[in-house]
Formats: sequence, C-alpha cells, structure tokens
Amino acid sequence: MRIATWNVNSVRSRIDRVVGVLERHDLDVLLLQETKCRDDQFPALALEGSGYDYVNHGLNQWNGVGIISRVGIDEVERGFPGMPTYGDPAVAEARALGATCGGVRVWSLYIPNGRELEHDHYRYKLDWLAQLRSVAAGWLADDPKAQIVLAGDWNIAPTDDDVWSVEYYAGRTHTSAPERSAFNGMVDAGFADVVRPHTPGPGVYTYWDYTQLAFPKKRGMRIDFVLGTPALAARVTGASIDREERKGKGASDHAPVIVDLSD
DNA sequence: ATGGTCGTTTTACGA
Repeated sequence: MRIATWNVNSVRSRIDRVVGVLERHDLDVLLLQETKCRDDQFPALALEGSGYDYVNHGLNQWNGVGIISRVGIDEVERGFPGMPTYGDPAVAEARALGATCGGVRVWSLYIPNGRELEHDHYRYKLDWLAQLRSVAAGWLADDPKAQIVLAGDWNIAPTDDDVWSVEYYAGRTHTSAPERSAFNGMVDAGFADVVRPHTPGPGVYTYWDYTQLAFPKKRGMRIDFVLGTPALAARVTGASIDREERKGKGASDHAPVIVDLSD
C-alpha cells in the first residue's frame, strides 16, 4: 500500500495536479491539507470513474482537509475529541480528518500556523498539538498494535537541519523550542517520523515559500510529516518527497510526501 | 532547467 500526504493549497485550483500525483505515484491513499473549499465545492467530477473515493472536511475558504482513497474510506471523523477552537466566536476549524483506509487509521492534519510567537494563534497551535498528543496517546494505549498514521502539514521544523537558515527563523514560528517540544512529544507518545530514515537531511525540504525565488534558491523547510505507530512503522519499506511537483506553473508551495507499506 | 507570490468569499488577509 502506498500513502501520501500533501498540502495542496486549494484543491479546486490544482485538481489536475492532484490527479497527476495519484497516477504518477500509483497512490492508494492521498491525504490533503488546505483544500480551501466546503464539501459541496470539492471537484468530485475529476475523480469520477477513477476508482478513487474521497471525503472532504471544509467549512469555508480557509483550511480544509481531505482524503482520497481507492482502498475504502470508513469511520470518518471530523476533528478529534477536545480539539481546541479559535476565534471570536470560537470555532472548531477544519484541520483534522480521520478515516480507516485499507485497514490503516489515517489522519489528515493541518496544524495551526501560529503566525507570530506573541500571537494568540501561537498559543492555539501549542494547545492544539498538546490535545492531539493526549488523544493519540490514548488511541495507542487502547490498542498497542494499532496501525495509525498522523500525517500532514505540521508547521514545525523539528531540527536545525530542517530549515534553509537557522538565523532566518530565529524569533519566528516553526523553529521555537515549545513547537519542537510539541513535535517531539508526539514522537515520545509512540508516533515515529517514518519518512526521515529514507530521506536524510540536511537540506531536504517539503515546503518552499512562493516569494523571493525560494525554490530555485533551495530556501525551504521540512514541515510536512508522516508519523506512525510502531505497528505502522514496522510496515514502512520506503519513503520519498516529490520535489518535482513543486516545479512549474501552478505548483503548490508544498511537495507531496510518499510512504510505502508492505502488505 | 526550477525563475523575483499565491489563493480566496480578492482591493484584505492568511500563508
């Protein structure tokens, strides 16, 4: 089985690239972030007759998470228990979508950006990650053999090797100690980064800003991750980051991250 | 080649 995660940055504007990624990598499951559409706006026509089913969780033009699968989409969950809210009035944003696909419990996650270290959104980000850790640790405690994937745009660069410039990100979000602790907390809870062993850094990124020629200048960050429980990690035979997908007109600012699982 | 932002409910905001 082959699973990928991709912050697509609008599924409507990039549906042709989505279909291309599904075909080129022969994917069984694709987890999408920033679909940026309500469920009724999802470009379903493009998947008709393809053998793929989909589910989207989107409330408006912001955020939005989706799952495309040809191995089933069962037991769909929108958000996770106790997921923190944001704004006034407080809203449970469309940032987490769970489903069982081909026997694996997958979660498409779009972790809050944080914006600035002193911003309310940063506190929201840390609270969101703390609650995710608590809930996910509970799932694993309930079933130590569970095959669970927590994948998506984590908006955290866990190590200095994961950013093009440590100096540039000093004092900004994505590399702060509390954010890195939150990410490491997921790992400590039993969810390993299953991609890094197959794509060692430094200089291996999944995101490049649209501005300032960041991509050709190799100024990126590794912020998109696939984390897996021990039983899931034991099935991983390979992984890759599709840097080619970042090239050309109409690219997302993120690259797909792909994981191969043994049968 | 990979080329000086992009996407949205667009002239503001989030990333």
